[in-house]
Amino acid sequence: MDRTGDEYSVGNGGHDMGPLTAAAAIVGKKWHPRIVVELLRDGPLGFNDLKESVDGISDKVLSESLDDLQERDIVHRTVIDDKPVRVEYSLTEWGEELEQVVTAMDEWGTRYLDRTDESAE
Amino acid sequence: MDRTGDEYSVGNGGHDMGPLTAAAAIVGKKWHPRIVVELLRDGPLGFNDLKESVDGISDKVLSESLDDLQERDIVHRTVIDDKPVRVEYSLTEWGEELEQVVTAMDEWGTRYLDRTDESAE
DNA sequence: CTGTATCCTAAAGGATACTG
DNA sequence: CAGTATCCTTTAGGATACAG
Repeated sequence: MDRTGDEYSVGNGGHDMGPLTAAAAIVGKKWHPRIVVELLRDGPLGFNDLKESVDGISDKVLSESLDDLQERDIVHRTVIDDKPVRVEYSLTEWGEELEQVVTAMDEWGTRYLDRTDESAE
Repeated sequence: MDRTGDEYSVGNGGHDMGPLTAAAAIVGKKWHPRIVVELLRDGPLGFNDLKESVDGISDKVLSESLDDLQERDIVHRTVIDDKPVRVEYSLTEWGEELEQVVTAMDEWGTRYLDRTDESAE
């Protein structure tokens, strides 16, 4: 099937689960892109290190976010059996490939926030 | 304090409104990327044409989405004073520049949904 | 044709306390 | 160190009806 002109593959006819929606479900959560970015930058991180890096997220929300990201095959969880137990979170291949998306978002966001700088309000 | 690897400008210290969050606030809404994509593809569109294109969205949600996108300077609304009144929605420059983001999202999403292909349908 | 007005449900996120 | 358990508030989104 040729997709001429359907570059975005959203011309679906009846259901609403296209690529864009799939990506939005991940990258649109408030903390998800932040988590992905930190894992891209600082490699595997433990729970608390990640929490420090993300800065502002609560235990509960980080925990839930990580669960969600694991279910979606974005993040991998490795238990390292020391005493006390350590855990390492890292990106799966799909997580790694999100770099292009979060980079595009970050670049756009930087320009956008800068546009006349209303932050001075 | 060295910020090695602060490429993503998210190492903020206290508030949580970085570029990523700004982008996520737009592109993470269920219908926003869809709307942007349709406007990128089919140029200015009227309310009902847009509704047809997006396919599945309700009046209320489309209306609210467009309000939000206008406030965020992504979409421009032009009233064309015919009888009956027509309205054209188009992208602002910031809306246009979102193309890189939605394209990255769509490409990633396509690969992702394809990874074992659960949507053979 | 271009929306508003209600009403309702589900999901996201935050605060705080507690546990293996 | 790595989470759970509650409880609560806000927001997104859907259904349906009505209006300029």
